[in-house]
Parts: sequence; C-alpha cells; structure tokens
Amino acid sequence: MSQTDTHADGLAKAFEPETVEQRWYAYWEEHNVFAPSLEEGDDRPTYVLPMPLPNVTGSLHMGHAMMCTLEDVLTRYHRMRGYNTLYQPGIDHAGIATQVVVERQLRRDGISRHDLGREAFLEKVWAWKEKSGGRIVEQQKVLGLSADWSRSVFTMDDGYARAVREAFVRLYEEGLIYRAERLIYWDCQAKTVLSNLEVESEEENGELFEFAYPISEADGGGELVVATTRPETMLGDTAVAVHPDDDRYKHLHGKKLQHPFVDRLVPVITDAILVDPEFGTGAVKVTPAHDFNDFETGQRHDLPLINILDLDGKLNEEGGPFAGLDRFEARKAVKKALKDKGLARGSKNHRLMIPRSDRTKTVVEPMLSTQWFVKTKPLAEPALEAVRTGKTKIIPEEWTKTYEHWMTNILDWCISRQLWWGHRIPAWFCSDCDHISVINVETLEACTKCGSKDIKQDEDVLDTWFSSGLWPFGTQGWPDETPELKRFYPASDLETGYDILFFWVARMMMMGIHFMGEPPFKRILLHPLVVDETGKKMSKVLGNVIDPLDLIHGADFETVVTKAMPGASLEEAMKKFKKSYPSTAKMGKGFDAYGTDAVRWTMCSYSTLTKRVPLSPKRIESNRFFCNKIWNATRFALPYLEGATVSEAAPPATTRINKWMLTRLSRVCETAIAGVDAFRFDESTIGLYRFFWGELCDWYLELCKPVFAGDDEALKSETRNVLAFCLERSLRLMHPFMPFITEELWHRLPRPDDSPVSISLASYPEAGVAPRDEAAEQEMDAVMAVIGAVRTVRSEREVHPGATIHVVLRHPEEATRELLTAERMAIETLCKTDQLEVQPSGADRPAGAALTVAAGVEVLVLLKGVVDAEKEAARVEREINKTEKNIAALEKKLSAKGFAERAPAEVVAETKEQLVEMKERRRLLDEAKALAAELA
RNA sequence: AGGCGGGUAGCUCAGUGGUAGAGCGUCGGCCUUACAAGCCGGUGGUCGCAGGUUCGAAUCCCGUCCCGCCUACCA
Repeated sequence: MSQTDTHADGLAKAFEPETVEQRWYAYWEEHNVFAPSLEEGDDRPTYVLPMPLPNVTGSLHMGHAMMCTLEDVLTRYHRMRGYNTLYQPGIDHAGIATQVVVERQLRRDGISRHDLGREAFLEKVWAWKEKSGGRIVEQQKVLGLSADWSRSVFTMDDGYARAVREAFVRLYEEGLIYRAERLIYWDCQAKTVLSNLEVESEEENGELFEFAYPISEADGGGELVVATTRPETMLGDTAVAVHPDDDRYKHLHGKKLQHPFVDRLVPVITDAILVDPEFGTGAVKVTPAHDFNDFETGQRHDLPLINILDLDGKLNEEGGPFAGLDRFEARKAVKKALKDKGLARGSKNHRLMIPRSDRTKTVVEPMLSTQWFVKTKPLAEPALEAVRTGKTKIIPEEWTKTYEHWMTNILDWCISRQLWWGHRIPAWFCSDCDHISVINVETLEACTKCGSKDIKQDEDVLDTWFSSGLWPFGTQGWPDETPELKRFYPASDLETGYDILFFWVARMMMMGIHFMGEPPFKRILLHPLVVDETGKKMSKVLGNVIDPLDLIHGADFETVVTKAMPGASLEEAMKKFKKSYPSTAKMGKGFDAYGTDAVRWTMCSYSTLTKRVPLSPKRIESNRFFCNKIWNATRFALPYLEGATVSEAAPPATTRINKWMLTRLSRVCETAIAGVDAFRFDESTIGLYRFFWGELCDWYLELCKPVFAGDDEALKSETRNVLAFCLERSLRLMHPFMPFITEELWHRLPRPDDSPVSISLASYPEAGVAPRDEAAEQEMDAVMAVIGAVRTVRSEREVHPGATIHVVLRHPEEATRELLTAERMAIETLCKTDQLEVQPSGADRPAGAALTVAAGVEVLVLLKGVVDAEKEAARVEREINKTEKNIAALEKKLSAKGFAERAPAEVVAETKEQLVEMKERRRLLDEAKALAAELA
C-alpha cells in the first residue's frame, strides 16, 4: 500500500536549486541519517570511508568538489545498499601551511613568532583555528556530504595526539625510529627540514660558472678549472674530482689545490661515479655538506664535511670573508672575488632543476643536520605485499606500478620538523646521563633512566603526514580497543587524488599494517586532477581557478575572475579566464546558479580512467538542464499519480509498453550498480541519463499521454502504478549522485507506506527490482524504429508538426502486423497520423507515397501534394548508397578467406542474416525509387 | 634519463577482437497545455603514422612521431 497523496502544489515551473537545496541538509542532520550504528545486534556489513582530511587552512576548491562528490556517492550508495556506513570526517592541523599563514599575519603587525615565544605563538594559532579554521566544513555541507560530523576529528585533538605519541614511542622502541645526522633538505624561510616529498624541482634558467683552482706550489703550480651552478658552495669544497680515465687530468691525481679564500688545501680525487668527463670541464668541485651526490662522494673518499650555512640561509663563519652574507648575495660576491683574483674563467647559460619547498616556494638547501627518521624498508615490505597479494586493490590498476616503484625504492623518512605548530616529539634529553626518554606522556618530570629532573623535551614537532598516516585507526580511539576501532577498522575504501598517493596513502598502508596487523582499506580509489577546460592546472598565475561555490550559487564573471586572479586588472583577468574556459564565451554575464546536484552529477560524469579532468562550465550547465528535466517530468506526472500504489514489489504490468518500461528500469539498475562498484561513475551517470531522459521522458511519458487522456480505466490504473514506480525508483537510483533534488521530489511522489524519513535511507534498486521481458523489449525496439522512420519522413518532407498524415505499414508476417496493430495508439500519437493502416506486403503502392524501411517494415507515408519529387529521389538515393555500402562490406566479410571456416558459427550466421536483411531493404528501396519517380 | 598515461566526430571524452558511440556544438523544422533549460529530424570520424598477428584490429604485438604527468638527475 502507499501514501496516495501527491504534492504537486508549489512545484515551481522550473527547477530552482537554491530553494530546494537549502532545506534538506538541516533535515538530514535533524534526522541523524548520516550516523552509523554501533549497536551490538546490528550485523549489517560495514562500509567505512575515511575522508582525506582537508587542511585547517583550506577552503573548498574544485579538487575538493570532485573528491567529496565521489566519496559521498560511494557513501550514500553503500548506505542505500544496506551497509552500516561511516564517512569519517576530520581536519588536519597542517603544520607548515598553518604556521606560514599565522606568521604572515603576525608579520603584518611587524612581529615574528620569536618575539612572541612558543607558547604565546601557539595560542595565536589556536585562536586563528577557532576563528577561521574549518570554514571548509560549512562548504562541504553545501556539497551535501553525508559524513557523520559528530565523529569529526581534528588531528591536534587530545585523543588523536595520544595516538600519535603512541605510534612514535612504539616505533622508537622497535628500532624503527632513529635519530641521526644526515644530509637533508632545508627550507631557509620556514627554517625547517623537509622530507624529499615536500620538495618540488622545476627547470629554471641558471648559469654554469667556471673558475680555476690554483694547484699548490708544492705540487708544481698551475690550475684546474671547475664548473658550477652554485659558486658560493666552493667555500665548503673539500675535494675536486676528476674521472680516473681522463687523460687531461692524469698528472694531477692526488695533487693538492689551494683554496682561494680560506686556508685549506683541497685534494684532487678520482671518482668514476660522480664525474662525467663530457660535462663542463670534466673536473667537479666536491661539497659534501651541501649536495647529495657530493655527500656520497665524500663518504666514498672519507672527505671532511664543512657546513657553510646558517639555518636562515646566511653564510656562517666557515664562509671566511663572506660570512654573514645571504646565500644569494654570497653567490655574487664569490663570483666577483674570483674575478678580482683572476680566477674566473667565464660562464654560459644553463637550464637546471631548482629544488623548491612546496609550501614556501623558496629554494631549499641540502644541509647536514641531526633529525628523527623512520626506517621505512621494514614497513614498506608488508605494504607492498598487501597490494601484490590483492588484499588491497588499487583502482585504476595502472597506479599499482607507481606504488610498487616508490615503495621499492623508498628512502628513510625524515619526520622531525623545526616548527612550533604540530605534535611535539615525545622525547626528552637528560643532561645528566644523556639518555633519551621516549614515552607517551604530554609532559615528563624526570629522566626515565636516571631519574634526573634536568631533562629537556625535543623542541621539534612531527611531520604532519606522520600524524595523518594514522588516520584510519587514530580516529577510532586507538591505542585503546574501542568498539569503534573494532567495527570501523579496517576501512573499506580510501578515495583520494593520486597526487597524495605517496604522501598519505602509502604511509597509511605502512602504519596501518604495522600497528593493526592488516591493511587499512580493501580498495584504494584514485581520481583525476581537475584542470581548466584547456587542460592546464588551475593556478592564480594563469587566472583559471574556479570556486565551486560560484558554480553552485552563481556569480557574474567579474566576481569570478577577480577571485581567480587577484591583483590583476579586470580586463587581463577576464581575458585569461575566457581563454582557459572557451565554453564560457556564450554564457552571458556569468555562471547561473547551477546548484550542487548539477555540479555533483558533472563531477561523476568524467571517466576516472584519465589523469586529468578538464572542467567544462558548459557541461555543468547542461546537467542543470537535466535536473530541470527530472523536475518537470515529475511535475508532469504528479497530477496523474493520484491514487497510485507504490510498494517494494514492482506493480503488475500487462501491456507491452509497461513491460518494456519495467525491463528498461531493471537494466539501468544493473548499469548504475556496476558503474559504482567498478569506480566508474561515468558509466552509471551516462546510463541513468539516457534511461531517464532518452527512455522514460522521450518515450514512456509521451506514450502515457494518450493513456491518461483515454477512458480505459484498467489501463490507466496499471500505467499510473508503473509510472509512479519507475519515477520513485529513478529518484533512488540517482540519489547518491544528486541528493537534493531527488530528496525533494521523492517526498512529493507516492512511495511505499513504510518508507524511511529520507530517500537516502531507502534501498538502492537492483536488477531484480522489476521483471524483465526481452520480447517486449525487442518488439518495442521495432515499434520505435517505425515511429522514427515516419518522423524522419515528416521532417525531411517538411510536413508541419501540427499536420496529420496517412501512414501505411506493411509486413509479410502476421505476428509483426499484430504487433503494429496492437501498438497503433503509440504509433498514431507519436507520428501524428489521422489514418493508420497495417497490411500484408505485396499490394500495389498508393500513388504519391514516400517509402522507407524500418525494422523490416515497409513504411509508406502518403504525402499527396506536399512531396517534392526531386528531394524524395535524393533521399532514396542516399539510402540506397548507404545500404549498398553495407551490403558490400558484409559480402566482403563473408567471402573473405577463412571467415566461414574460422569465425565462430554464431558470428557467421549473424552476418548472413544481416546480409539478407540488407538485401531486402535494398529491394524495397528500389521500389521507393520507382515511387519517387512516379511523383515527378 | 627512466616510468606511466594519452592521441577516436568541430570540442570534451566513452568504447580491450565481430560492419564506430555519447554530451556539447552545428544545420533544418516546431512555442505539440511537463520542460524553448524543451521537442522532432539531419549533418559529421580512412579511430596519430607505419608495420605485424588474426578469417576479422580503434581494440593485441613491434616500431615511430607528438602531448601530458610522475620519479631521478650533470656538477
């Protein structure tokens, strides 16, 4: 049984996303539809999706929109499929990013964090976090995310902090965390070490500068010319290397060079690994403390390491006369000094890779420093194994290779950072016994070894990715064995952009397996990068950044481009923007309010197989039209649905059209489900789009019209129920993709009596939703083909759409004639005929008729007076050409050597059948040609 | 340098062995009382190039040319 009242009242003539979307989020929260259950007796399978935690500094961008949409689709879909579902939200404290933001604010007031001191500075950061942090959550709600916000975790929460310390302590005790002096990347602006992942290298213009090292007098004098891109590092040189086989320098092996600026003799060494005799002068200055290759060379030759830089990038006392200069000043000064000494030997332009901090964008310096490291090899092994054995699947699969490659060549991970904002390293140094106490407490009173109170905690904090690496279990109460941990670990899927595969996903895999004994998720789903319409990355420089909220709420282009390119002139910004999004050329003054549903649907309609998604505003617009279509289809149907019965079972259907409709519904369920399960939402959305628009609206609704206008009450009742059922199930099918409009319309449609409070708690329709009738499907295909043929003739003959025509259909088989007769109401309505005759083949053709063929049926359209003989002849000629081409292709295929013998029997049979059909068609077209000639 | 991915209709992209598809665009006709944000119809591709395997290749293999991304790196 069902609710019989429908609610067409107040349904606006067009879909207005603003008014619809506003009311439902609060409704969902009020009815708590997003929360999973922890009840003992609840034995539904769980579906857990950890949200890739946005930075506390973040605000919603197109990448989030894509990611959040895909994840919410997964979440809503599984919830509807009967899973106990948790979409775990949270926010990352984002160490460097946040500290940089707050420091920038302080600088505006003329103070540095050091002026404030650590404690006061952290208070400022917390204050900032309370005020401006987490704005993104509100924006995520606009997107409709069905996350359980009551479980949201901030990575600096006490409980999470405890988990972070615990992980550190355990790894330390297991010998997997160690402290050592290593060559690391140093960010001179943020004054912290960076892991190699946080460094981005890009090719830039530079110069290759050559200068001469004088050979010491004791070794006979003369000079050796070296080439360098960083002349200032020569102050830290402890050798010059040449290739052992290089004849030019053989006489210099083992000789000493006099350093021009400091009192140091530098040996000439031979090294076949470092030196490429073809490059530069074939002689390489070696600076082991400031270059990774030189460092290794130094290890091989036991060279001293001389650190010449302070932490802020200025030269230290080792810089001799250049001490105190900034590194870039020093470069100029060293070059000048070399020139003055007559040692400069010229320079040439040179393209080279410059490593920069991905946060501060400053050039990073390789530097020698004592830091904390994670020994990664033992952690990487099982993480590799999990993917190799398929315990965790990476989708799309092609990323598996990338993952393997990285995991196999993984370097130890530097996890300490010289920042203030973050998880303080739980290590205390004892001044009395030198012991390092590593223990999971917030504050420690005394050394755990000797009891001395003279201890000092490590000043550094942990890499943000260390804490986020614990996300799948750190959010569930670990290290305690909570009910949440038991139920929600491991997670089901991890969905994210491929750009953080190493940063985050790989680390979660390592940590999850290590601490929990099994991989943190069953599937890793990686989506593409959202780029502009021409394929370029979104950036402020290019002025092609689009705020997803502007697409949802609407915005004029002036607003949009001002945001996209702050500081640029309006004209310039507009020009760049329009170039980046050609489809906006015809969009008037700005983006309309397309609404969340249209944006979400669009995000889902791109293939996840590619690496980049070129965002097309036009596409979003057309998907809003689709929303409008859904809206109006429902608005049209509602008045006819009074008294309809909708239940969990499909309504009985006796007519071919209704059977056909239910069959198509069943098929689209399969398509939608297969798409989501395979992480191919594009296939789901395309299938649903075609079903709803191309079949339900274009055909079924049109076919319902004569039924509802007629007086066959039994037929009306059956049709009403089928229509109501198909609409209600369509909304459910589309709900994960477009939650708002489906919820709105669902509440207005007849639906089962025991329906839940929200469509998001209704079950997701599956293939068994309705019986399939393949005969009905095939027969309707034929009927639709016939209708299409008549319409084509009408259109090409320029028959006014309002005019009625006389149609004769002929077929040799009784069964087909019965079919056409039975569906005459459909044909008459959709072809606008005033006279429809179904006849056996063979009779004489009426004069003045156009003849065409569809599904083997001769279709005669009587067009006395309106027919242009020439046009008709041309049309027939075109058809004949096409048919003959087909016949030729089929005959060629059939007669090809080996086809009959080697091809599967059914393919041969099918081809023969097609040929027979084509030949019959050809024969009828000849008659059509004769008819056309009669007209003349 | 290595790895990965891509080159299919004017544009953006689906399509992993059986005579090429969608959306948008374009062209023609319609304000047919759900929707002009709409309806009906048409147009449009030798699937980057060259070989090979196969009865049959957009699809599998080899080569080649472009484009993109990632990793590493010449001082």
